[in-house]
Amino acid sequence: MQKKQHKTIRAKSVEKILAAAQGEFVSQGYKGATVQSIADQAQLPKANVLYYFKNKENIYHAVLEQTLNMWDDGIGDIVPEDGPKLAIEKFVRAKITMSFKNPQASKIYAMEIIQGAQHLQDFARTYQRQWVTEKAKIFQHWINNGEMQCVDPVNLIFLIWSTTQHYADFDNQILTIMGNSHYEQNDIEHITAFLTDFILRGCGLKQ
Amino acid sequence: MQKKQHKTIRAKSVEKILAAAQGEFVSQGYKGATVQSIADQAQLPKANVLYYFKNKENIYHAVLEQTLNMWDDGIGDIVPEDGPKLAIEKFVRAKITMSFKNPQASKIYAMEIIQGAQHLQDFARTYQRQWVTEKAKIFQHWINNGEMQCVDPVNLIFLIWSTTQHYADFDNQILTIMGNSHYEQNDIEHITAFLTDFILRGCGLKQ
DNA sequence: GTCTATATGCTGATAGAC
DNA sequence: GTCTATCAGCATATAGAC
Repeated sequence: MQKKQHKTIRAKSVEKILAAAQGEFVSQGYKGATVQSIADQAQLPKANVLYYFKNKENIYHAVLEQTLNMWDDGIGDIVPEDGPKLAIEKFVRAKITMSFKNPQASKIYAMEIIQGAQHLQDFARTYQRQWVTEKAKIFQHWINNGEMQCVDPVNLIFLIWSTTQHYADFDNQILTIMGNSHYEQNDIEHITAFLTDFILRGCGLKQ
Repeated sequence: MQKKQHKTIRAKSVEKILAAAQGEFVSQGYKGATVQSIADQAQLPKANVLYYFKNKENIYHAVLEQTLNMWDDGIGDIVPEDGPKLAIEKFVRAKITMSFKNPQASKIYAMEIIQGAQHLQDFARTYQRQWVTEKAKIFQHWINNGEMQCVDPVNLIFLIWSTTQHYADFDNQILTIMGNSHYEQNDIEHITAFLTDFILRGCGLKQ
């Protein structure tokens, strides 16, 4: 009974800390982020934060792990049975949804890669490499069958990643240019339609 | 005579410091970068670095300014006379060239935007907004004339930015997936061909 | 212009009372 | 589990000799 209550306190605190840490690491960078600031935003004493995570690096690792899990869950799947058109539509939509749902996670991941993936485990890289290889094979199969235009599958995957993530990672720039303070549901649908349309046409799957 | 020599010493030192600082700010972030490390990489005593720039923030501002100037020079131009096909080809090629020539600059800029453009002056944002508005008008004109597919011009510009910069900013990820340690001339040409091809087809300007 | 030595302030982390 | 007080280390920046 008592043990269970302690667990929920812990779970709640951990959740608050991770949410605060995500924002802090994005805006200040790893070194610039302070435990004090994370604690303030989580509305907990600094000592409690260090009680739960022991040190700053552990907090960052937890944030990163959370981000990778989200990437994994939200990535959508590309399966041969769908055929190229449906598969690409699903994939683009899944990536966009993920980007707009949690732009912070996308940013954390982007900064980690840009800075040289110093905190990323080898298995994360290996996993991604295998994922791309596997999905590229499916695209190649569709190309060989004449179901879609002959475009390099690996670069196609990169193009979908870059275009969809861009709206999360560079939201500041994009919103400034669009003259808005935040994305409306309207914007999201318009962007989804634009990207789906453009990419399908690029793959020779439309008009 | 003496004054001129002092100038060249200064110019050389400043150049070395900025080159070193660019790498340091990318890999360590603004806060994580240390003046000592910048000095070491520039092969100058720390005190000299602070003699030339007074403080760390000034170094960062100089790096940022250098980056913005490069962006401005290398951005290529989109002019009505070229017509959509040539204009897009030129623009994509210019952006890719810039990305592969100085990926560090692209990364610095990307991190600055991702983190909320805290160090960026207002004029930089205004300038970009005007640039996009102006170029979007040219695209719109071509669309109205039936010279290209009806695609949203602003999002088209975002798509070209994101896809071309991606190879510089995420080079770590991409090279890991491709199984290389660095880009070969071959890779660059292949990527250029892929992107030009795909984007032209997306705009209804090919096949 | 160059370089050494140092002051100052901040941050991560811990000790220990409650 | 919670929280206060504090230590140790590091980085910026400056002072001042050469």
